[in-house]
Amino acid sequence: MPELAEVHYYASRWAPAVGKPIQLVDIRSTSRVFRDMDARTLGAALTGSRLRDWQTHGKQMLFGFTRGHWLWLHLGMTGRLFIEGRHYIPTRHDALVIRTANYSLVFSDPRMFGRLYLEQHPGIPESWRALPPQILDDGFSRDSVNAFLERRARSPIKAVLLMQEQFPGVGNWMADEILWRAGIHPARTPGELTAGRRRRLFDATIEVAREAMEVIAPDFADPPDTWLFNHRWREGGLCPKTGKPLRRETIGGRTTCYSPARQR
DNA sequence: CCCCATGTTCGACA
DNA sequence: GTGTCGAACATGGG
Repeated sequence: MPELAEVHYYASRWAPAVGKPIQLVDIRSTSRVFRDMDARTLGAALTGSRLRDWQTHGKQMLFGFTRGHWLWLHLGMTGRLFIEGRHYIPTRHDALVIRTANYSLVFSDPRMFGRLYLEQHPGIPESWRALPPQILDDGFSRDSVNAFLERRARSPIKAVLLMQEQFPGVGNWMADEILWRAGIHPARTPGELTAGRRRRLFDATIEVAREAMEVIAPDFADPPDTWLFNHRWREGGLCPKTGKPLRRETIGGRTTCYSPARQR
């Protein structure tokens, strides 16, 4: 489910508990989301400490706690975070519930493709600092994108946009939205793109990321019908720009929706 | 019953 | 070594 803006939305669900002492941690240790860690360490690490701050990087989330603990979380395909009252009773797919006096912070993930782990480090973990520049940061430059496109010159551009090491936070719907706005057919390869088209791709990437953050991140609002987003899954969907039929096919291993009339 | 799913990783293969 | 592709992970929804 979650891409850049949705991830930010979910991370922000826990924000009301910042500064509140953690009283109890409930863990469903059989959940596969704990495959990278020993789930039993969570309770001892977090009980008695407080959530200090949180941030996201693409699809990754980092929650900082007092006493130097960092909870690193990835939502996978179906993970989500939400907040409930103190008496919330966990349901089947809730892997983790962190309790404060007034809140229950929940990480739930039915398909269990998500993952989390705990780090102890005085400052932000090195591996977090080593993540590539985010799309909306200054470090995300035309030069870095062009260099990456050069290296991936023969892969379908759809697959290239999904590569997190260069486009952190871009997922299936964002990649389709970017290519649709840039007028580029998803099966084209970077090697085929002129400098002008690569520039349009770069601009569309930043534009989609910025608008997604503005529209979706604050309260999970639906994007307007002028985006491809609301038309992409409907059978017989029409391109909001041309009014012509959209097409769906598997490109780069993923179901891809595009407008043949305007994407070449 | 069948097929599909907003993600990532791993192994096979060129 | 490099790069690409499909399967696998586990569950639910249409």
